[in-house]
Amino acid sequence: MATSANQSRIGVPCLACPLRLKPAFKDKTDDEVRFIQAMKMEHRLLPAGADIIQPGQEDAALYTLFSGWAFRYKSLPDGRRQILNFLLPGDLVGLQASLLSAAQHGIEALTEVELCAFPRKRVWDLFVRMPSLSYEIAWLGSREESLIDENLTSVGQRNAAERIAALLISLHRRADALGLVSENSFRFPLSQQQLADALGLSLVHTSKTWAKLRRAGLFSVSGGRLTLLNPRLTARMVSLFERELEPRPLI
Amino acid sequence: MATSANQSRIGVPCLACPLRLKPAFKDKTDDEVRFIQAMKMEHRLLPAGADIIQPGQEDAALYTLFSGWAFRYKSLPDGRRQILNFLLPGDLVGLQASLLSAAQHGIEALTEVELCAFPRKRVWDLFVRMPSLSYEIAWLGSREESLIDENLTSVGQRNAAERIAALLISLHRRADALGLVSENSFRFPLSQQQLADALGLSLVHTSKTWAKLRRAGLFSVSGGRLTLLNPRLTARMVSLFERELEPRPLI
DNA sequence: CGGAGTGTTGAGGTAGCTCAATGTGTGTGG
DNA sequence: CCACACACATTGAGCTACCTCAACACTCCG
Repeated sequence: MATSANQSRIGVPCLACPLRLKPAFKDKTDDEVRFIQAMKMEHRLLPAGADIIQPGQEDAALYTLFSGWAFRYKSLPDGRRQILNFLLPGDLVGLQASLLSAAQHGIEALTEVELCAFPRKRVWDLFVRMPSLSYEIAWLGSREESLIDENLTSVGQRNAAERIAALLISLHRRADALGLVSENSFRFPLSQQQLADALGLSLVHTSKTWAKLRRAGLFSVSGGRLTLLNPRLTARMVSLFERELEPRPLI
Repeated sequence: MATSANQSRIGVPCLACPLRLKPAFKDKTDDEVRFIQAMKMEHRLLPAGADIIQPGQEDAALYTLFSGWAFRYKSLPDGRRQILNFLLPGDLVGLQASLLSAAQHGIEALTEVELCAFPRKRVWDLFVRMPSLSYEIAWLGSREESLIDENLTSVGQRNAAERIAALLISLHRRADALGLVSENSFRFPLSQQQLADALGLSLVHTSKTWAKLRRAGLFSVSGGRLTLLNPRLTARMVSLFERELEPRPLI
């Protein structure tokens, strides 16, 4: 769970970053990309379950998630844990931790992950020298907050089935924007316990509700992949107003 | 509820801003304050219940809350509503809304409020010309996210009594940092319905749990003010690890 | 083969829900 | 001055969504 098996290696140069080509991301000028590349400290590879940022850590770096999934969480002293949000490729990892003096949360790799690491100290530098990038960092921070707002609303107002549906829809749309969905099917690496911690439900009730929705034909799971059998219906369950997924910055 | 009774008037010049003198806020250079003052569009006075930002609004300005309380919320189509967080003097209002293309939430005045309004279009300007301020805006965004993380953890993991205690402690500490607390007593303008919407509980259960904690001697209410009778005990109920409240930027 | 991690299911308890009645303070119009 | 409406708080009664405890199955791995 806590092993920090960081295996440094040379990553792809940012100018040739395959992530950057996806339509989910806004274009950057060559200047901006060169700045990002110069700022990049290392390319880290971590196994599933590794701690990316520890709660209370004071020297956390800033990362961009290059591949894999991760999640932010907060624990109470008695062991209860809330998963705050999930991180998918292209998301900033540890912005809050790198701006505030100490991390108020933990971040853990959900699958094997690749991270582009930027030294904490150079974030200030970026704000001074690259206003366009600093604006986009603030934008990405606001976008993350917006996702957490959605989760809080789910946990505070929706029942178990609605919460599951809302989470699936949200993950489906985010994965889709990254081109990770084919025929409504995408990799789904969450354990039931992690699901429960994200939904604010007990493990048992999560499992039962999950099974019920599966039997009701909402989705199917096989080989670590999840298929939404009727995305429209699922979306209607949580009465989403469909928000545009506009291209976002990639730092 | 929705009347926009904005009565423009000359506010205090930012250089002489009384809020800025409080120890809760970091010092700024004269240059920075002058920039903020030049950017300030107007000083708005709104009555309790007024909409500051409407859900979906696309041209929301950025504000600093000068006096009074407000809250951010998100509504579901069937009327359920989640209060995401409360805003106290010195907090940025509408950062998310002014960065993203449309507000994903609403913001409502809880009491009469005074707002320092900054035009949305000049936020970009600020990032270009004032790196120190843009860094601090990002910092304040992260701080707000951290508060929402705490609320999400509360709603997802704590029972009704713990949620109330956590909310009271959090508000008490924030009000205290602003010098708004005397003898553990501070203004408390929330209705039970608003309390319920913030806690993710029904109105009835909120009222019953509230009464139980009051009878148990945790706090008392009179004249719109709330007194924490045993802050230590209350804090222990939610097992907070006491975080420093370091001075924060005031834009 | 044994143990650990994960998922499923049943049984029974309770925290929190809905419905409904009542009280209380405040503003408004006659 | 009273009558009335309205918003807000309180309390009781009964229901259920979700909880905990517990047993069992499956897979992976040493």
